[in-house]
Amino acid sequence: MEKSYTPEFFEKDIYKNWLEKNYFTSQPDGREHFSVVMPPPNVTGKAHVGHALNNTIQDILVRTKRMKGFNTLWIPGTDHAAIATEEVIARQLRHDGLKKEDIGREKFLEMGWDWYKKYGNIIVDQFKALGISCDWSRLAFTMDENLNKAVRHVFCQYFGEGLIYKGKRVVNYCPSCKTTISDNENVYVEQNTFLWYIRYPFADGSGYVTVATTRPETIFGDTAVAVNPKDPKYKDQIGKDLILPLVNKKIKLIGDDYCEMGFGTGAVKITPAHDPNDYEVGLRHNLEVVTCIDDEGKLNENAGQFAGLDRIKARPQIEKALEEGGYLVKKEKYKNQVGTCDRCHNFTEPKISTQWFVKMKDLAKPAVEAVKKGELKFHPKRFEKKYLNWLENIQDWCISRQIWLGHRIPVYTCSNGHVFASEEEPTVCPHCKSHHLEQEEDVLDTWFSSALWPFSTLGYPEQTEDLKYYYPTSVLVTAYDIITFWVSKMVFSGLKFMGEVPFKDVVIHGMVRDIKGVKMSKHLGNGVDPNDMIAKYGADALRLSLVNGMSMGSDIKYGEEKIKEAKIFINKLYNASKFVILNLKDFKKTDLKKLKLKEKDKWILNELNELIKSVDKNMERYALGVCASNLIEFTVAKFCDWYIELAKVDLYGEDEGRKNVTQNVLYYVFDALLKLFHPFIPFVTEYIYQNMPEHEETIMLCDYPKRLKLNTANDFEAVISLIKEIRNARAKYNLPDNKKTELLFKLSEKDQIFKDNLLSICKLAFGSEVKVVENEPTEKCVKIIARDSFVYIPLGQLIDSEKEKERIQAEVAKLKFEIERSEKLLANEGFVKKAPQNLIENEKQKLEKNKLALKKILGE
RNA sequence: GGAAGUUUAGCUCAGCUGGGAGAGCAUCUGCCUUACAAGCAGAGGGUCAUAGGUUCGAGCCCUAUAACUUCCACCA
Repeated sequence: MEKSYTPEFFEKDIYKNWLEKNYFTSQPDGREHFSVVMPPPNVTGKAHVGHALNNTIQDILVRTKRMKGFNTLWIPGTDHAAIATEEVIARQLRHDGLKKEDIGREKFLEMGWDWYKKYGNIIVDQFKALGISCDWSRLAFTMDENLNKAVRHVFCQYFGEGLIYKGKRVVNYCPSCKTTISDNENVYVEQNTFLWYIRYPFADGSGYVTVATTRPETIFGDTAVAVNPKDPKYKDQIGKDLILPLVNKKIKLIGDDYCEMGFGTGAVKITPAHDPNDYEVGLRHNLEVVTCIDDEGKLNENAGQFAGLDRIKARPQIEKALEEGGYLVKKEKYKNQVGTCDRCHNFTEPKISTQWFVKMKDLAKPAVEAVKKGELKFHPKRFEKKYLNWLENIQDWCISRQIWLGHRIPVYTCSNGHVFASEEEPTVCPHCKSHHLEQEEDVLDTWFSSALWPFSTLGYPEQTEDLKYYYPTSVLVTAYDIITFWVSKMVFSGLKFMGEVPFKDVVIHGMVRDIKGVKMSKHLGNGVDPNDMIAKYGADALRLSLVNGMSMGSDIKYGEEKIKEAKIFINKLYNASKFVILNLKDFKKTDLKKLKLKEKDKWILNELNELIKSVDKNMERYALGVCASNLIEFTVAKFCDWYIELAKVDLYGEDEGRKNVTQNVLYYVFDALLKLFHPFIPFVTEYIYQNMPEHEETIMLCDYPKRLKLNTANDFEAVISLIKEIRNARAKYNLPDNKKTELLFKLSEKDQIFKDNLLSICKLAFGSEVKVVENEPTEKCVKIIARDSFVYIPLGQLIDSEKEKERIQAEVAKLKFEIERSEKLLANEGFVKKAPQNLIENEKQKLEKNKLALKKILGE
């Protein structure tokens, strides 16, 4: 083994070996299954820390279950990320001075596929470096042939049931990406802008109505001005004609509740083509829909002299024209929320267009029920609310996107106008046998295919063995930001097409932020690149740093410091392993039940039992952060600080029997510790495990440690606290650790535990030698009272009686305080009546113990 | 406007169904002790945001308040 922890020496080889041995693959068998589908990252992307966190959590769950004997399947995959990829390809073309229309759809798609083939594996390789144990032989892609089949099958079923329809809606449109985006992808950003107050004169010359707007450029699409019908200010004017400034056409003043009384000027301009609310108003009042902004985000011919200008850039000119026409009343500074595109961050436009929709009401209902009935549980539970709230207020799902990459909508129109959907590529119209077929131009929202992920990756629509065995999957791990985007869609799709919920548990984790709590972004350059971190500190350190102390569902503030810390800890574990392995060279493995265990052995075994109990419990509730910190705590504060040090006494001693017992306990505890740690830090545990004297082919298929069925009750804490007291007393006298002193013991027969551990106490408390004395020594000593016994540290001249007095007085004060506290508590009627028995007993014992100690200390 | 979360040591955060406040980092002191100086031993440091309440007992439960964060909706 290397002198210190150097992950770069073994991580790659270990992973290669795991892959070669097919440890990650799974086939249906008679065992209980544990299956997980990986949230597919965008193929366009590079792995970021969020992915690292997400996959680390999944891997911990999967590895634990695998060791516990489940038939474990974890399916990896990637998403085709149509809009992002389309943009990448379009950029390439632009670079060559071309537009996508220049090369045509077919050629464009070819370029897309070339791109996927060339770059699609980058993120997969990055994931592999993390050490995750998914079944790569099943790597799925949302545009794989069988997944395409699933998409078409599902689409046609919806279509056949009349759940899919084409309709006009105001949708969010990104003039830069040139496509419709969903409400979720439309991000509102606060903008400092203005509120323009514009006068709309009545056609009959009887005054005017002033409206306030943040979007003066949409004036060319106005087809009415609305006021509240109850508003006394305008009530009598409703129905009259107004002159639309700059356009000089007549529009009506209408009354509609949408316009709130008392807000702004009390009147609002209505632009049905460019505002969703206005569109609704338009429908109610049968208003004309006039579009004035085109797909490029430019004003169109309806804007007269302003045609061709960018809608935002045209504002000053429009303002000027309004002013010159005497229409502008005033302009005020105003803070406003403006929609931007989640992907390209440009302003989006509400746009009226023809889109395909899925009717959601009936689909959402079972998905709500499933959670309410507890068929599907969120961890932590509070995220249920977010999910339910969204589904209960759901709008129909706009599934069409005006791009080329992705799943093209399988709807065809024949030359005779018959419209039909088809799972297979049709050659003939089923209604009229016409051969002239036109397929829809639009493609499906990428979430349409990822909604089917838990069953499409298992072979759906074929009724495969995999599907029967692994579905429903066991758990889905994802960040809270896509509960509505994705989780909800998988749930209703699973219920609809499989008749069962797609997973039993949804484990939600938070977002990884930078150390100051700011969201990581390319733009700010505050991201932590997991690949760099793996190169620098190893995958195990990255993994451990992400989950240690994490509480599920909350964001984590994260920085390189944390990975450094994790690496330092792993180094500690590594060094402990060196000690263990070095001292197990000549060891004979024996069943612990057959060995004569001493108190210290029982103590560490008992601590191990407690650790296993806690890890089991917390793993069950997905509290991985607690598990990790418990494991670390045990390793450092129990195993290294105490047991290893205690073991040295016996390992380097003369007693061969004791040595053998110690070796066996060391082996047993460390072996269990490695296995408990393996899901968290798989590489280093495998590496160490392979160097252990007795081992199997791989740690990852070993049985997960169970609690040892052995009476491990012990009294060893007494020794530990005595050692601590001696160390403490030494420190008070400023004795450097390298200055060893004699330790004199005046032992009571009752304290066999001290007698049995004299050498351990000597070694750990910086003693030069131990002597058992009958009487209190005559020389000057520091005296320590431990139960019924005394320990003296002869310090001769160093003893300062003032200081010693102080030390004893502090001790007395402490004991008195404790005694008073216990007495008070026990005198409290309420406590004695209502507190649990064991607590009361405990308190009584403590009181007795402290009283005795005080008596001793004062008596001396 | 609606909802959720957070508030515990100088910093980053743990703290399970209520039963004497914890870790890591940082600080101070001492030590190269043959697993580990990426270390060891010791120490200092907290009215658990504030105010009430329930309880024998509250960091934890209830109510209000404040600050911060996030999500949803988008009133021009």
